[in-house]
Amino acid sequence: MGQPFRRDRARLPAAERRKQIVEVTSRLIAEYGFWGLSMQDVADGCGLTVPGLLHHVGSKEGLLIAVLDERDKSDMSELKAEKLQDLCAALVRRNARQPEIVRLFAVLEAESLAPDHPVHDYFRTREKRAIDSFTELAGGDEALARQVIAMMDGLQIQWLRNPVKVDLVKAWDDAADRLFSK
Amino acid sequence: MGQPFRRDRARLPAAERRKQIVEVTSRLIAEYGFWGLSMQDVADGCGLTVPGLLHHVGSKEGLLIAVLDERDKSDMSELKAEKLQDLCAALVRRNARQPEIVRLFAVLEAESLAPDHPVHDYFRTREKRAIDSFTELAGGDEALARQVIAMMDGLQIQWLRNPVKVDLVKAWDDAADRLFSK
DNA sequence: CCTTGTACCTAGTAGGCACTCAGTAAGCCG
DNA sequence: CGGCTTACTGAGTGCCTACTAGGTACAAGG
Repeated sequence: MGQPFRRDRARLPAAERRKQIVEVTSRLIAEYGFWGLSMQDVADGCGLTVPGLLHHVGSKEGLLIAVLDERDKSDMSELKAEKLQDLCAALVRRNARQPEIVRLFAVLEAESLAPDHPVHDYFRTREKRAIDSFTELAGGDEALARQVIAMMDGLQIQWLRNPVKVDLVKAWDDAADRLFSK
Repeated sequence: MGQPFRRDRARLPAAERRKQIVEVTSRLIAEYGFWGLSMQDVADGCGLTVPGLLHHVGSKEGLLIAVLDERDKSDMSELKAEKLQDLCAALVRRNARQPEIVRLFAVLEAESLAPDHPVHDYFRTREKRAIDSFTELAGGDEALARQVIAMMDGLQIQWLRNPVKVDLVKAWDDAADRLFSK
């Protein structure tokens, strides 16, 4: 009984499928936020049915966590520097090449300000980690660390809204001149 | 036929009801974003049915526009200053007293980065207006204007995420010292 | 060849979504 | 009192939501 089972879809190994799912989801969250994200759209984007998608991530929240985990993993080992100024310069230059991911984080960062958003805590600890390491590189000046992060976040938003007019790297280098001039 | 018509709800004049709707909607958008906002929740928050709500705003998008219009109106005439530094100080001090509204704009600003978000254009022109007037006050230094706005936006996010630890006014005054030191 | 694991399916559930229609009653003007 | 406007209602439409139950077919290992 029931319709014949469809066999025209690709059957991928779990790791590969997961990677695809993360990629598609990132794009959609950047577009609609987590509350506006629909499992159906993610499934469609992967050429799957919704239950097929749920087989991999378990639930909508599991999907979100998969995305952030993946991102953190690839992030961790990529950036190292000894001077705060150099770290920022590298960070900004990398981000300038990945507008989609920057937008994903910008949207999620704002949305998750609400205390009961599923990744509210994730973003709090993420910020704390960033502040701590920046403060250390700034010789203990936490105020400067916070200003640097605020400036990067703010310029990124302006860049995302107007990529033609705003050159992220140049805008940051200008800002860094002022911030680090002393 | 049908249930007896309920007469236990307040019947408000349109202007008053509209004001209430805007207030409730602002709070909910700050919490869930526009894509996560539901007409049902807004109606509940006002003690109305959904069609009752639609009678006033027409559609979900009309609701959003009502919110932004209202805000702009009350904003326009409130702030005037001759030096950029003074304007920022006043702005930050007022915002520090309205975390809900600041969060509404933070969420909407990020969400509306997507080009087909219903208020994408609104936020682009809003930013342009801000940049232009800040640039003028900065003696034509647009880079500085952008940095000032970026810093304010960024610090506001940190403050909203951690209102206990971050004192917005103090954080801004520190930042202003550095930005305007020259 | 046969078994086991697993990637993915169809079908269905219970509820939520924005929005429409047609009607009702409250408030104001004469 | 009568008539008009309008704030608001209940009922309903068609579609979308996340998620579940149970089954199917492919692939690898014994």
